[in-house]
Amino acid sequence: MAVDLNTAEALKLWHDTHLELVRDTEPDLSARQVTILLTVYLEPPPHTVRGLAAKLGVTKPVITRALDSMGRMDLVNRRRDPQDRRNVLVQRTVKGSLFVERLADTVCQRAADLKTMI
Amino acid sequence: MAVDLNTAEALKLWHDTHLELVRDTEPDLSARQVTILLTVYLEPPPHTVRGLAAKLGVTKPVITRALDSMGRMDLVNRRRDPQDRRNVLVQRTVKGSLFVERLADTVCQRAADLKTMI
DNA sequence: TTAAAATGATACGGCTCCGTAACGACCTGA
DNA sequence: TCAGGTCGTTACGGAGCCGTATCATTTTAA
Repeated sequence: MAVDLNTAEALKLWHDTHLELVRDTEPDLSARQVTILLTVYLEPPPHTVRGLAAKLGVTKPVITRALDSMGRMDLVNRRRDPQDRRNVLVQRTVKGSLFVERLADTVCQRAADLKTMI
Repeated sequence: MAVDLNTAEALKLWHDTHLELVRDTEPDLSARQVTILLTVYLEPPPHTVRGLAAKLGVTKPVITRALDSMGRMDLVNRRRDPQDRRNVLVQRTVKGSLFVERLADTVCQRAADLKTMI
């Protein structure tokens, strides 16, 4: 487990992974959507609209709309917080887990391919 | 120079870098725009609209529009091919080089930070 | 010379997202 | 109880991108 990217490798990894995502995924998520999705799947709950907005440095409607669209894709779920019904808790889904898993595979594979660079 | 990402590291790198891009860049580029930009800056010229469209698996208007918007940001330039005036050659710019350099720094830094994961 | 092919740009209607401002629902504390 | 604060959502006009179809320009080949 070693991570030591030089400039050329970092750019090639970024390029190659993006290329594969553009070619394969339908449709591609925006940078904001990716950030929200991975935050929900990587960091411990609870995840609220307000918390995500603060973390990303964007306004609340941005989060609401991103959750709308990713909810339509079944990548995340929303649920009222029973403790404080003002809050909305963002939850993971099976489809979202698979999507994140596939993304990880793509990044890992492209990183591994860097080894074969001449 | 070693690249060996496991699943958790790959996702954290993808998340952390996207988070920094979302917070810092104004505005963020789409996945297609990133792919086009890095293709132009990483692979040897010439770069044509048709060639980029084929590489990304998208239609030509997608490339034209992406070059329009990135041209407005001074990240790339367009120039007619004097050899075959049907072609348009996509060229690099100073501002684009700086942008790509900064992106590489971000990815490298986030990758280096993975080492400090517990 | 001229018909056909190739290239990139444009037109069009539709969809998504943007930021600001307002809104309803809910909670808290005096 | 109820005024004020906190939540997330919605409304609005504007901007950008989408895919398909078409266009003008240029090259190629018969």
